[in-house]
Amino acid sequence: MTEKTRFWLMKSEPNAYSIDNLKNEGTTLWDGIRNYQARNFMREMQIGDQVFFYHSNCKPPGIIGLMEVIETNLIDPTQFDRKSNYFDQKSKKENPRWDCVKVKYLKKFEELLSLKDINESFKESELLLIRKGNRLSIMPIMTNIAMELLSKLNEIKSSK
DNA sequence: GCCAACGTTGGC
DNA sequence: GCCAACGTTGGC
Repeated sequence: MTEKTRFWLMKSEPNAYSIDNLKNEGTTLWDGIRNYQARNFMREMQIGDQVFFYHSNCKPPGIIGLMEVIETNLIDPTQFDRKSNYFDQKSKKENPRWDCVKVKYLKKFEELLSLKDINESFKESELLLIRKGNRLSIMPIMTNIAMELLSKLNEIKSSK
């Protein structure tokens, strides 16, 4: 991890797909994204980018681990799968609408960096996009903010 | 292009 | 279950 490392945050509901699922599988295709803004962020991802894994819609929500982008610009297969929840009738094979990236597991944090912690620590920051009402499931994280998130995690860890 | 109605996300 | 903050759809 260097100063040039690029960071993102991706959300998943742990009862759908959790950090433990990723830990077991090692890698996964981050498919099923059906929001154009989130998709466009995924298109900007590069191999080697680091991604915070955020557990959403659970108690308590927060950042739970870290993963790394290992493949980019992959066609999301679920859009053509009639049995999938993510099937998209309007997407054509010759012009797929949705794509995704492949990520690998890096680590599960010993302590959760909860949304509460994040909101308290980054009250003043306009750069962190995790905010009440922000429903984006994929977002960029400025490098300096990512560093602060990681040091906040160490702070929490050492205070336990 | 406007906008009302509706759907979704996700914290609380 | 409530609701804020969006995004999407479709009539016009």
